[in-house]
Amino acid sequence: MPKVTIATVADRAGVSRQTVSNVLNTPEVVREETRERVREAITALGYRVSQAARQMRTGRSRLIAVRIEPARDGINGSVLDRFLHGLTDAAAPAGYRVMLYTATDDDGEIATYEDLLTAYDLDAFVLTSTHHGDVRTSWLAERQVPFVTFGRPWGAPDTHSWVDVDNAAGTEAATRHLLGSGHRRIGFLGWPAGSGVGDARRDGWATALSSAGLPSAGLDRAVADGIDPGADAARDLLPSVDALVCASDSLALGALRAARELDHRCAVIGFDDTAVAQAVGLTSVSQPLTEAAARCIDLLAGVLDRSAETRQLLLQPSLVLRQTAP
Amino acid sequence: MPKVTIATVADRAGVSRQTVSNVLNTPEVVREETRERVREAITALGYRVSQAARQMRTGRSRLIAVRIEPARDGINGSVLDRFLHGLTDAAAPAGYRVMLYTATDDDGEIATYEDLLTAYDLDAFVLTSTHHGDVRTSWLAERQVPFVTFGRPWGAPDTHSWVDVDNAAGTEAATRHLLGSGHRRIGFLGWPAGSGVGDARRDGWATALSSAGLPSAGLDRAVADGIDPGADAARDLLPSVDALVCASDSLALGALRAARELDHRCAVIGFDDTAVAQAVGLTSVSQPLTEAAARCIDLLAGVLDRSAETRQLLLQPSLVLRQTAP
DNA sequence: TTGTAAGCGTTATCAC
DNA sequence: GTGATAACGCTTACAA
Repeated sequence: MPKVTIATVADRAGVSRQTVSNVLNTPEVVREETRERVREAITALGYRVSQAARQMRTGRSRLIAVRIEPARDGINGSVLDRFLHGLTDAAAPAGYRVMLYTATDDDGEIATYEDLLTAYDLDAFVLTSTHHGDVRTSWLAERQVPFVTFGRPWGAPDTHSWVDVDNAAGTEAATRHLLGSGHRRIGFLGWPAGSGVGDARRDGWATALSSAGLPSAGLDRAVADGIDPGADAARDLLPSVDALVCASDSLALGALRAARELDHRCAVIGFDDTAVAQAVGLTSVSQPLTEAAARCIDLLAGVLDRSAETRQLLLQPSLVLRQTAP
Repeated sequence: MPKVTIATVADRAGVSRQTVSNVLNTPEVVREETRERVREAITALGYRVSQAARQMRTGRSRLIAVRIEPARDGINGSVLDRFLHGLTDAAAPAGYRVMLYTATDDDGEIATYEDLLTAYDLDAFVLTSTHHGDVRTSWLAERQVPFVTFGRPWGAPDTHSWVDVDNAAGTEAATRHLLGSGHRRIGFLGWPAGSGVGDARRDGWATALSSAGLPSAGLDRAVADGIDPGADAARDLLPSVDALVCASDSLALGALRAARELDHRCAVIGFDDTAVAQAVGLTSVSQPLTEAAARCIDLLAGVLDRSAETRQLLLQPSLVLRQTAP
């Protein structure tokens, strides 16, 4: 079949090419009757605008880029997967498509920005895994490239739009749940201080304990993420606790293993509600990833229109109850 | 900074725009000395071709589309994630970028093809989750849209390029491993007949048994994928077996649970080497996903150049040994 | 309200 | 081997 362009549509509707373009971009400027005629021609011919041609004129590609990370320890990798799906889903109705890229570190990622921006005219970026001293955000901000982050700007000023999950609220809810079940000696397994996410998760636990009038001192351990480190730390902690809140499902899994080995009854709650949690019946804090992705697109739309100012959104996680802490 | 186009480069190198274009696209036609001069100008100015402009002329976007599926039961979802990462990684050096889309069924996916093809001029598609009576491949083939599938064309003729993992070889290796460990009553937990992948996995198990002179009749069960169905089927099968090969990690997980409940010692091997397998120490058959992704890009490059004919690649999975079948 | 004309950056064709 | 010219499909002044 021959290519359908704006000219084909114009012919069929008996108007000029310009009028068709107006119907597409500024419909309010075209008389209703003409507009309808053009719209009919568009659907009848199955016309679709050529992004390339439009992009040449406008400099906008209607493309959003996201980095796809390697499935790290494998357990938490699925978090990004769900986020990506949500992002792609939410972007489509807004007229945007999602493009992937990979990078091994922040500098490599910035090099990719340059290519993506100059060669493909990317409209915006969605950054994940924000961290302290993140050079990516400042690079993008300096060049006035639109972006939002999933994860707040740890330590840096709130000058851009971001969406994040209230990590502290998640562990706080988990701890309260354990308190409600009668547990009084509740420990925490987390990561070394310094990672914003990890610190927030620890804070939530400490807050819940202190508002229940219970001490938290000495009841937490900081280790690298992973099942084995989790098991080691749990073994150390188990004699003094009867419940554990963990900063990740990996750590929680380690805790479960240690508890089984020591034959010590201990409630355990993980974080991220990954497939593993579902598989082994681990109670876990679940992040609203689809919602987060949709909000990222919302904020991005605001940034791209320059209509809205920068905004920050903190979403609430929920507790998914399973056997390890029913 | 002002926009750098081939005109800027041409000025700087003291040649015409066309010569710059020649250096980019058909370097062998340009005299070495001129070529070098142009190349220097390109790097000095940090010039990059505008994909949009190139695309307008050539009709090719250097974009490849892949569908991102929702994390189904959550356990096997990470398979696609790893594949996607590999695909993005392999596409970049070949000069291609990966675009995502979602779809709820085959028809919806075809509607998306239309949009992606006409609006974005997509160069090719990578299809995953091929199945019997797949309408997507015929739709694309009819319109001569380049594509490769990760998964062979079940039931359909081999008219396009595809990459697949030898599922039968995976379960056969798993079964042989169990035979080598002295097991003689080896059962199989799989899906109802009809899914190509599922049937192949069952075949591998049956083949290994029969070539060891052992009967397989009555030692398999077909259920829906999932932990609970797996546990139910395993409970039924356990009295007659001391080892189980499973079509998925989910089923294997169910089998493990059933074995524990019945306090029946039973070796278990899963399929896909998902995060869960790693977490619970489940021996599992691992698909070479990164390799598969890279081969998909290779084949696609051939299809896009029209240089190579269609080819089919069957990759070998490997067995990852863990506690459940050491 | 509608039409005309120019130009976005590239590559293909064809002279030189 | 190199350079001029046209064309890809669209949008944005500006003119009618």
